[in-house]
Amino acid sequence: MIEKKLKQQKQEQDQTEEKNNIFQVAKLSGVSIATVSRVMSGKAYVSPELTNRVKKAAVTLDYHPNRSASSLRKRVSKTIGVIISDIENPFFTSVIRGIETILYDSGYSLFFCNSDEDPKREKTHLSNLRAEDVAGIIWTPTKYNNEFCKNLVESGIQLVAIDRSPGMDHMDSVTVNNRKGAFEATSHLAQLGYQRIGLISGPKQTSTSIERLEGFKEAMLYHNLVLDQKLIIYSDFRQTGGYRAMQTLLELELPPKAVMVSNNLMTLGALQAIHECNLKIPDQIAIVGFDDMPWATSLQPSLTAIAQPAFDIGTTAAQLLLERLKDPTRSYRQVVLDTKLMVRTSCGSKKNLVIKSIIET
Amino acid sequence: MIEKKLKQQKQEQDQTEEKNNIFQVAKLSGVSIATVSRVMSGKAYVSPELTNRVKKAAVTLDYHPNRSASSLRKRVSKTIGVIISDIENPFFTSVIRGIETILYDSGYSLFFCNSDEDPKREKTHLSNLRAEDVAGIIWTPTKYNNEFCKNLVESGIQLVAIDRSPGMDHMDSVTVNNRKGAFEATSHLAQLGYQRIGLISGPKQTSTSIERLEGFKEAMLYHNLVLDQKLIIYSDFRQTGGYRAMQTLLELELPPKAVMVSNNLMTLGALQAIHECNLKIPDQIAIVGFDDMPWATSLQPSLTAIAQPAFDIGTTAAQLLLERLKDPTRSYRQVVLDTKLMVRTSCGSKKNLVIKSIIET
DNA sequence: TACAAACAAGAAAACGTTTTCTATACAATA
DNA sequence: TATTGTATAGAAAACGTTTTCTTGTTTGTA
Repeated sequence: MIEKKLKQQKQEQDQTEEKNNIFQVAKLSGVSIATVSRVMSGKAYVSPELTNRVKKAAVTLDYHPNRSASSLRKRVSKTIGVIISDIENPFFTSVIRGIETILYDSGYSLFFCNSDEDPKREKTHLSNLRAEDVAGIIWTPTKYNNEFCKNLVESGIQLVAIDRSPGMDHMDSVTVNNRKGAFEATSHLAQLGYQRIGLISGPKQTSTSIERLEGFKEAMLYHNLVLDQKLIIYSDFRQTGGYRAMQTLLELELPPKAVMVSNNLMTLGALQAIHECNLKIPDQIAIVGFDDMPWATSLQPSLTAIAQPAFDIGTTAAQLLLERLKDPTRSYRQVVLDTKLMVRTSCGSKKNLVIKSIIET
Repeated sequence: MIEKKLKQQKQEQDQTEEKNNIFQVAKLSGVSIATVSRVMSGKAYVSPELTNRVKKAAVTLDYHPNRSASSLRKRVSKTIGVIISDIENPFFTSVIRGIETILYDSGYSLFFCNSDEDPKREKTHLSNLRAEDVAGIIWTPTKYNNEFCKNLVESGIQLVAIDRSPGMDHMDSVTVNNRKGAFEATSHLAQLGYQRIGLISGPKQTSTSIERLEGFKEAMLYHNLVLDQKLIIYSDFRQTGGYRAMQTLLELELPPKAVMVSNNLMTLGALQAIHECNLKIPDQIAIVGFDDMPWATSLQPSLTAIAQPAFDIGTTAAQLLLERLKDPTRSYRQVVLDTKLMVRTSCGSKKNLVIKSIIET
């Protein structure tokens, strides 16, 4: 008997402290849940009087519509997924900041994933995001993963590829003119009079890496310089990789007089190797990096580098995605942003070099 | 005619590629949806045979349970929110990586927000995350925001504060022993014989900044060094701030012989200012940074710095949160991690300094 | 042999929304 | 007056899960 009473009491308590859902609001304001929903979303005919009552009740109860239920019913959530291949790379960090800025303004939340350049991890993340019912995904493809992302596209999720070309036309993408950037960096060295120019390249499969390599080769050709395969080292876009690559270059019987490094982290490694050999920059070796970084100006000498519009890549990608969500039939766009050569002191000046070459010869 | 056929074909395709939900799997494997659910979650009696059939069907259809539906039914979402004050700071980047690593392993998704050190933005993010029904939140508090986060705690969301003390006991937190770190860094300089030691400090209100300042002062006292208020500059934890602060120090009639910089970005700025004045490190000025960074070893000379276990802060915070989600009644923990002095060459060696001081006097 | 305990699996309810369907009332038009 | 249209709002269905309830079927034990 007492037990029964207790149970009843408990139930009543549950009722009062029950999470404030749409029923509570409906009850308090004396309307149906449909009306509450209509008031909350604000896109249907509801009389001013009821609107008022509902709004008041919602405030009183501190009611916030459950997003899971909403997503489930609407079959789309106000969230977008972002898959970044290396969160510790400042380049991607700026990209994320760009994305976040735009999404924040338009009321979207951001699911963040780090793929660590691992296609398996990437796939898991993509699956999760799909299960999460995200409205769209912005990602850096680790590989030409055609079948899988074709699948995704067909499942109705909008994708925007950033930084790397996904290797398919029917997708929005935001990339950088890597070829042109690499061409400019290499030309800069050539114009300063350097002839034996080395390249620390990224992985052979990654599109950014390939394009930068092409730009390098084109520039060498354009300036009538010898393309010595020994001076091209393929590495992994990571600091230790750049370190080892530079060591390899410096151990050659005829090491390069200048070197272009294909991304920011490898540049750090390369610098480390140069310093360990006690070589003077730019007198003994000139260096130009791909991807400008906050620390570039803090180096001694400051680093000449190709600046990528990382923040803009992020904002552009986010905007592209939002546009597509508004109009899914829109034709696909491949946006290519320009790089900018930031000339500082790590390559020396022409005058410098002329003197140097006189001494050398 | 052909058009009609195409349309029909399309419809058929739609039918086949229809979102694979639990019913599809049930149908294909010839069991009830309950059984499918049981197999997927793996925590109920299902015969090996049916288990097999279901698993096979799930793989065939590439079935992934809908997270919204699951969250709705289970009344708990498998997501946690992360609010970072400055995504472009590599320190926080490592923290995020730590968090992501743990969450990935336990199947949680991560809502990412960037507060940009703006309390208003922070509040908006916190509200959004609550509306999003996240299971918990990991954040870097921008200010002692007591009333609001008290509110949040009461609404049942689990909070873990990182990097900075939130100024309240009833909350899990992961911070770093800033005082000890600053003490060690300063002591390092003192032990090398430096006497006029400057400090580029962070904002006066931030807890990390305050603690590092305290550590600095304690070390000065401990080593019987004069604490000259002119040598303490308060700045903003940003690169340009560090740059200006260092300029201010160098313009003094009696500039410091060594300086400790209270965070990584300001260190970059300080280095820039030093290079612009053509001062030799460490001969003319020694520098020790708070927060070790990838570029520290690439500098010439390499930077001596206090390393913070950024990655560990992330993993610890995530683990703390997961534990609390499992057992919400657990008592609150304040974890304080240790820093580590990474001695490189930017402060010189004792021998060096002795010689230098002989020459100077 | 009887009966409880454990195993197995389907039916159905529940989670909190959004939206379609339906039913009013009332004004405007023919 | 009859009819159409529109504003308003409730009832009910639907979204895709998880879990309780229910019903059998084995297995083990007294």
